[in-house]
Amino acid sequence: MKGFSETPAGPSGSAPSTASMKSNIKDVARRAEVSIATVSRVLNDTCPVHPDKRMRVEKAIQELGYIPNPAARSLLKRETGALAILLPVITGEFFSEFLTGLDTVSREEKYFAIVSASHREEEQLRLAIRNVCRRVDGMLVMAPESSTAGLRNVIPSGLPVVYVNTTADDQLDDVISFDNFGGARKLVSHLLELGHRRIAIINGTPKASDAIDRFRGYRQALEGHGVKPVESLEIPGDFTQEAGYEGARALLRLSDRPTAVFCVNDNMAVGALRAFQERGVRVPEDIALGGFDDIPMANYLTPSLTTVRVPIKKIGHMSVERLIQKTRAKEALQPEQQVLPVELVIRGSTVAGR
Amino acid sequence: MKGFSETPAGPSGSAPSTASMKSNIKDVARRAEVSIATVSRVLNDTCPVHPDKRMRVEKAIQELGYIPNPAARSLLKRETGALAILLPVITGEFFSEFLTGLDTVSREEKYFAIVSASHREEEQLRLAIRNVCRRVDGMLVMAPESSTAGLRNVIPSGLPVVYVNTTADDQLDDVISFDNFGGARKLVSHLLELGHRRIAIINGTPKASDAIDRFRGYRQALEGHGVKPVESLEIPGDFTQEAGYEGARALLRLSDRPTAVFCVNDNMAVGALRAFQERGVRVPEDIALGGFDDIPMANYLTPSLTTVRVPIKKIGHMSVERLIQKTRAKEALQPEQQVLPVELVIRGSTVAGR
DNA sequence: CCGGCAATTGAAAGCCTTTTCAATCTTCTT
DNA sequence: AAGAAGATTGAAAAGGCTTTCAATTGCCGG
Repeated sequence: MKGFSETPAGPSGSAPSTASMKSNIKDVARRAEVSIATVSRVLNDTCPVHPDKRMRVEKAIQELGYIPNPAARSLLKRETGALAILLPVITGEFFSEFLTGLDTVSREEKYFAIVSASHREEEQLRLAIRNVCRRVDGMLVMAPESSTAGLRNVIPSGLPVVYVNTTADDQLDDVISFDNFGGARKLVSHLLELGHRRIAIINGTPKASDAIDRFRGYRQALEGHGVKPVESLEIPGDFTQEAGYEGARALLRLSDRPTAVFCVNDNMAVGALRAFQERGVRVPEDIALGGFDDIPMANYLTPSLTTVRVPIKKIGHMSVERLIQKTRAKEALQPEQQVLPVELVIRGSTVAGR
Repeated sequence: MKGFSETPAGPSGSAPSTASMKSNIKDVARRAEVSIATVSRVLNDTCPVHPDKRMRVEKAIQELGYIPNPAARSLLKRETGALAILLPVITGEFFSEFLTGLDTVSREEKYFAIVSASHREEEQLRLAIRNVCRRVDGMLVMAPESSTAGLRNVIPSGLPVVYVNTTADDQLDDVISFDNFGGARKLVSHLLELGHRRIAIINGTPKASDAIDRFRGYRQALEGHGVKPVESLEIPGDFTQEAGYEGARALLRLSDRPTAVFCVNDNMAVGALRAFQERGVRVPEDIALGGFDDIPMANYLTPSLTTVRVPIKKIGHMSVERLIQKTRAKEALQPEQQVLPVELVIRGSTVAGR
């Protein structure tokens, strides 16, 4: 009825066949025959607007396919509606689960997530922070190889940050992590209680605090049972399946093989398991195997993997939630440090028949 | 020399102990005793600037911890430096690998990635597009349940888009996908060649084009070997492990069990495998099992999973690369549709001892 | 010693919104 | 019926940056 012709011209046209991207608030105002202020008011529902004009404005918006320019809006309001998610790595189920937890919440709360990974090196992370900090209202930083105090001077003052799995030197930041030390101790104690005495460890990257804490847990469990640590059983690694594979092969070459191996994360345990299976080493009969994280795959391996369950999806969830809370708060919140408990999950890789 | 009063205090300052976030180009100009235009020129290296002034400006930037406001910049330049990545789901290794491929490239090319998932429903996707389109210079859309033409009216004209795994009704868009039909046909043919005749399928969500194509491939393979499809062997699913698990259990309840099952993705095969193992059904002796995607886990299952390898990381890689190319191009590029080949990977879940 | 060119520079005009601020129009009170 | 409170409205400033545009400076050949 209204008329036939396209978006731009034509008597008061219908909905645009293609969103036009080009129209701005002025175009809308002109078309609705009101001032831009009124359009803005309709858009943001800030003041009462005469129903008549409101309708005209809404119609014009519709017809032009107008979408406000977020850049202009942020410039004025000093907020971007986005959050940065800075991760050391993005590959693998651990991070996938973490992101899953994140995404749900941020979507619900109407924030966009700028996700960026490959920040293992602190220098890279600093760069990423610099590059992204002005684009977001808050940052979620997972930096197991850095410390909160060390990063402090790159964080613009006043920008809300929540750290995940990052070393906290003091009480000045929000940090959410989980009990790496205790989890490792539990797992290694479990191995010890099964009678294992030669227990190897395949470690994470040297500077990663989670790896360090898990290593400490390993050492302490040994000590607690009066077992001397043996350096040749402490294999370096880097959290990847390949490292687990290589580490396991190195262990198999030892004249005096371990009877159990603790991989500092599940990913490496997967690699180790493959190495064992390739060599015909039975798990758990010949060598028991433990991991850390309880990624979904752990339960599907054969044998299924004894590991330490980390509520990683929940951590993703909690950390954005906290971040958004900080972001929306009028004034700075008291920082909180949380260490979530972890749970030993005993499966077939340490106890046959589970 | 200059004076004392500035932001962080302290005699003409060293690097700020904390980035200040507040300073703008005017502050820098004032401190360097030049005009803001000059500061801008130093920042962007657009015109020659006297070395003296350049140094003063750099010093001021340093001292103030100044970082340009991207909102102001985008407002003017009409570009945001960000790309949107819209996915149906973010959970699982398939997407994790895809994102891994993405992330590397976008980082290298200095683009930020706004990642958003949970857009299975087309309505949700449309909303997401509307919300994000003005914030980015291009969009990567993976929408197996939508078609490019159907989405066209939400995409602002001129905004570069690359679709992944999305139905292309015509040749007007850039679409990258892979050979779902052929892959499924190959896999099912493989089963047929092994002598299987009762081959079940656990399907994906009904509207998902990838699931539909794989189903077609399944049907055609059967036909090609003169096998009549049996409806009771066609189980609905939704790509999740749970669906695979339930689907497999349903199949086991059948009086006339299939001798092989094709799960439309690996994730469901993982669930199916668990169901089989719980029931003491041997794979592949009692039932052979095939998947699709070749997620990393597939190779670690026991038995390892026969599946169709999709170069998903590479697709992530390629698709952003193409997107960035489109984004940087002065004028619209000729749209390209690519269908990448897939590869049958035969493992132990169909052939014992592999 | 002068016109002219190149190198530098700053003022000012936008980019697109939101948000005072003040003005206009209604409606209600007394 | 007059004054006041309240509802609507538009003009204009502001937000931080890039980019003309024109002006200034320093230098050349002549």
